[in-house]
Formats: sequence, C-alpha cells, structure tokens
Amino acid sequence: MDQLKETLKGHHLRTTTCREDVLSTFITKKNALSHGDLEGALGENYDRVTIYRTLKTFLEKGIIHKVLDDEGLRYALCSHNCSEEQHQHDHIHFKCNACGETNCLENLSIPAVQLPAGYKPQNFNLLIQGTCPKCN
Amino acid sequence: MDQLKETLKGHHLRTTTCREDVLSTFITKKNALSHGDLEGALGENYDRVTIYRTLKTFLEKGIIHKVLDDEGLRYALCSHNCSEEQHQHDHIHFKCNACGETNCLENLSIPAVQLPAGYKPQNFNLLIQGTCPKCN
DNA sequence: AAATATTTTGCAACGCGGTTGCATGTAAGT
DNA sequence: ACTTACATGCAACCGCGTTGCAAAATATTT
Ligand SMILES: [Mn+2]
Ligand SMILES: [Mn+2]
Ligand SMILES: [Zn+2]
Ligand SMILES: [Zn+2]
Repeated sequence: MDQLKETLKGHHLRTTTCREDVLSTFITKKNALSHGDLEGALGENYDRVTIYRTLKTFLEKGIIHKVLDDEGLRYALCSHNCSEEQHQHDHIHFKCNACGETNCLENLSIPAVQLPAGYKPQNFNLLIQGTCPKCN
Repeated sequence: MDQLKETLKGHHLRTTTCREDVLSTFITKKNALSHGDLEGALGENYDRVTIYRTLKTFLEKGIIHKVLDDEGLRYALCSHNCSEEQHQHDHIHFKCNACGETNCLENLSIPAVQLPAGYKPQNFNLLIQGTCPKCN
C-alpha cells in the first residue's frame, strides 16, 4: 500500500490527491514550508483555500506542527508519533539568514530553564537564526 | 526635561505626540504590545499607518524589539542600551495562555546550546507558553 | 455495482494586518 | 521668522487567512 495513503489513514483522514501532494511535498523538501511555498510547489493544481484547509487539518491531526518565525508562520512534519491527542515538540528550529530555509533540529531538545516562582510552563519554542552548514 | 522626550532624543528621533504616546504606552503597560493593542490604547488620536510607522522606527532605532508569538507579532521595550547599531536580546519571553499577556523575562538569558558542526548562530528567540503568576 | 451518507473541494466574497505614494503639516536649526 | 527635513493623514493597494455555499469526490451500505 502506498506510503502516503497509509500515513493519512493512520491519522484518520480520507485520501485525496491534494493531501497526498501536500504530504509528499513536506517529505521531499525537508525544511519547514509556508503556505506560499506549497502554493508555489503545487502550482495551479489546487485552490489556495484547499491548501489552507489541508494545513489546518494536518495540524489538528498531528501530521505537521507550527514553526515560529519573525516573519510569517511555517509548518514542518512531525517526526515522531504525534496524533490528534498529543503533539510533542521540544526541539530546536534553525533559520538560515542566507538561504532563508528553516529546519527542525530534531535531535536537539530545548534546554530546561529555571523560571521564577509562579510560572507554570507548558510549551517551548526556540528559534535560532544564523548561517546553516550549506551557506557557510 | 521630560523623560519621554529625552529617550527619543537619545535615539535621534524628533519628538512628536504620537511617538511620545506610543512610548508612554509601552512604559505604563509593561507587557509586549501588538499594533492592535496600541490602536486600542491610543484610540482615535492617530492614524493606523502612523502607528505602524512609529513601530518600525522604534524597531530600527533600538527602542523596542520584536517578540515572537504563535499568533501575530508583538513588540516590547528594549531595557538596556540598544541603539541603531546594536540590538541585544537573549532573554526569554513568557506568554500566559490564561490572560494572554506576553512578557520579557529580562533576567533570564537563553541557555547556550551545542549546535551541530557548520551552524553559526546569531540570534536566539525562546518563547515559553504556560500560566503566569497572576493567573495561577 | 449502485445508492447513500459524509467529507472535501472550488469559487466568491470578505476581514484583517501591513505597506506605499503623495500632498499637507510639523519640528528643529539657522 | 524662514527654511529644510522629517512626520503625518488619507487613499489605495496587496497578501494572508477565513467563511458560506453549492458541486464533486470519498467511503460505506445495500
Ligand atoms: Mn520542528
Ligand atoms: Mn523582550
Ligand atoms: Zn542556509
Ligand atoms: Zn496570565
């Protein structure tokens, strides 16, 4: 059975060509993608709105996660077993100021910080900007 | 001499009532503010565009810095001696999911991380979301 | 294989955040 | 006071993202 269809089924989603193409794009390009990137990659095939809705659905079902950025949101594949119930993303994101790519550093977890009394942390987002190995 | 005027002069900016009011709003409310927050606070006094331009100018001159957010950008006062030449912001930002406020934790610097070979880091942005002391 | 129920898509329209051009108004230096 | 450089308001515009609704596609049942 097709790998893409299997992933979609695994997250309780109907297989549609748009979903397959969006998922496939995330897999082949490995960096974080904005809606505009996808629109560029998938061209005239799908309506803008459909891509927005696909991203929203993928977010909810735990297929992708948001990546914070100082200019516009991006999305990246969830590597591990995220689902509708649990998203876990304490890894670092790196944005290259030269090529503009943003990537997940899946192996690097965000270091713990000692917050002042009264703060109850739940989510962590660490974005490091600089130059990536390719542009070095 | 007025404190506000002095700050503006110090960053080589002309004193205008809009700039004074925006700066004053940042000082009295202590949390990070969005453009919308300022529009709400300053009401009918100024055009939206003027507020946008004031924020842009303050950013460039080192009076405020951007604060990352999972939904829309915010801005906060630069505490130390930022200028046109140097912005230094390695402190942590905390966003409360209850009251919605985002604050600078100026005393908490972002812990160093060991990046893989080839990555040259320049900027760090750490956003922690959770519950703040007030909403605890 | 056909019929049905349910979800997904495309289209049009809209709202919001942010930018630009240009004429007018204002601050600062002389 | 006069001049110059900068700041503001207004109008128009663009891009991102959302919503409502009818048509199309998918999954399920017969
Ligand atoms: Mn990631
Ligand atoms: Mn800050
Ligand atoms: Zn790069
Ligand atoms: Zn709070």
